[in-house]
Amino acid sequence: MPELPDVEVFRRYFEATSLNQEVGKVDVSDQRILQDVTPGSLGKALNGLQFRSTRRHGKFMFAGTNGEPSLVLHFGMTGYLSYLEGDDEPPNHTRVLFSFTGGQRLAYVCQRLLGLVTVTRDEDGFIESNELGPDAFAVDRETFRNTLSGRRGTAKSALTNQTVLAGIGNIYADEILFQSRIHPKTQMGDLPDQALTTLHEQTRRVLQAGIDSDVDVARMPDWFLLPHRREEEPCPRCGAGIQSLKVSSRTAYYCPSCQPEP
DNA sequence: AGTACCACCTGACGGC
DNA sequence: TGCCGTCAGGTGGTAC
Repeated sequence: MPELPDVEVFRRYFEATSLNQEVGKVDVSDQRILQDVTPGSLGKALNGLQFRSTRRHGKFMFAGTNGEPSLVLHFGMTGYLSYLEGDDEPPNHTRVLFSFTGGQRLAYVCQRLLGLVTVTRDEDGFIESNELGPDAFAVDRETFRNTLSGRRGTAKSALTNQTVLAGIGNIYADEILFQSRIHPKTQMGDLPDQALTTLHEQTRRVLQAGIDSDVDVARMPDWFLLPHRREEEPCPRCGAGIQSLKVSSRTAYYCPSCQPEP
């Protein structure tokens, strides 16, 4: 379930493994993962180049090169990266394999094919044309308040809407609402002004904690709801039974005691 | 503008 | 054992 913290961890992984090596070959084993490129044009665009920098916006990752195009990665629900050395076998469901001339390889793996791989010559333009809102982790308090205030739907649907804020998915939206003590069905417009500040603070705190734990459930802080996303599991704050309900046709987990109905 | 629902996609799981 | 429906959830399209 790659959301912002997951993608940030992938970005750091890419940064730590795959910069400054010449791309020698790009193998696409399932072209349904490609968007607006063919296996041939992807290879042609990247061949002979080196990745030089990385950037994340919401759930998208960019890898800039020493040439014109940047690689664009989205991980859907099941995507991840795996850097291979020596005889390492690419994992199952490797969809794109970048081979560097030194022999190392980077596998883009995506079991359910809900992610995408492409290239762009204009990262900002790519973000704009995908109508992504400000990055949920980088956004400052004023911008956060301005983009969320005056919205009409539920708090949860606002948080998960990528055109409002980029990066928050189903699971982290639940976490942020839990930490903010806001019921997922609360109408955005019913929130007092102070609650937007709280939401911003908790968004930063939760995303930071997710990144710091390396998105490893076992390493998440004990105040996190995320490891307890199950009906009747005790709330980490008050011990009450966690409940679930459908909000905009997604399952929302929440604590009925900490997050009272609006 | 917001919501509801479907489709994409694969694999795990429970029921029979 | 195996078949089937359901669910997981990010995104995009469409209808309301």
